Amino acid sequence: MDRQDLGLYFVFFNEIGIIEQLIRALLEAKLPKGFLISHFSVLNHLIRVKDGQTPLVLARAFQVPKTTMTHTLSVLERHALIETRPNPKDKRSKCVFITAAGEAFREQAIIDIAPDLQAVANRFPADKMSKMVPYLADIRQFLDDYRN
Amino acid sequence: MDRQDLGLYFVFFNEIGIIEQLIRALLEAKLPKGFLISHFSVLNHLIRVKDGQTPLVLARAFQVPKTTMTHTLSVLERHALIETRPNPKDKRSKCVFITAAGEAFREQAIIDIAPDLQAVANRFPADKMSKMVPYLADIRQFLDDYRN
DNA sequence: ACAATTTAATACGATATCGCACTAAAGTCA
DNA sequence: TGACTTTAGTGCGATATCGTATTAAATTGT
Repeated sequence: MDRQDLGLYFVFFNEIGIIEQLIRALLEAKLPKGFLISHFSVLNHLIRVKDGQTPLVLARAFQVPKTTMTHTLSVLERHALIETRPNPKDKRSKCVFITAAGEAFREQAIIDIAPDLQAVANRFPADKMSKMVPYLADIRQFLDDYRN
Repeated sequence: MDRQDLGLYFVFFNEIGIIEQLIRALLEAKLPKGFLISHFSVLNHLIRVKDGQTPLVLARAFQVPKTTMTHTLSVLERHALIETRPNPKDKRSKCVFITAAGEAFREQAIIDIAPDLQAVANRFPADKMSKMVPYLADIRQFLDDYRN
């Protein structure tokens, strides 16, 4: 396969990267000062998926190094948006739970972010988006497997 | 539009974010130690698009704050991969040029990165990718306009 | 059972990113 | 032309991200 073909993949990932930067800047502007998407994402995950998971499980879910997750969780805990309890199954580990304040933070963030997502929704119909999502998920899954 | 519909857009941007993290980690592992995709991207832009552009133009092209671009360029200049000259049209400004060493760096990086992109290409045919790219570019363009 | 290996979390250091504020130059407009 | 506003770049400080190394607990293999 020649360079021109690979160029397509380069362009693809370049678009992905720029969209990520733009959406992150857009959404972070709507969060309370000092909070980033990484913080919101963890709170959202604790609600949408399940809380009580360990930091390592969370790190893998978000595909970040575990040191990064340690840091992100420390910020959330400092603001009492999460709390941790010992892991009854592993004394090295601990379990992460969202607090009532954390739930309230997430609810408000969703309210504050909604208008921007709505603007995207108005411009890009759900049916086309819903066709892309599974394909993106495939690529994400492939990359996740590929690195292991 | 209710929350379930916006949920689709949330999932979409979540997939985008994770793919970005994965591909970045993958490609940065192939760059010389201490270099990041942001460095490579600038060098690539100087070749693919044009060099002689100002830092501000580059910052806008990559959708990063100008302070971030200042820092990225300082790293490249410290390694003599780029050089800057005064902007003849604006004494506040300067123009960024890639050096021979910068070109060589980019060439080698492309060679080192190719196998990973090739692996993606083997799994995901070019025709499906080429259908997605224009749509992603539309979304990128919309987000870019939207923030202004 | 116990030595060797693996794993969970974190401390630490290096660098990246970004917002704010500042300086100098350019542009505006009366 | 001179005052005001805008713009280009950077210094600085705060925080995020991530790699390496460390500690303690769990697991493995014999």
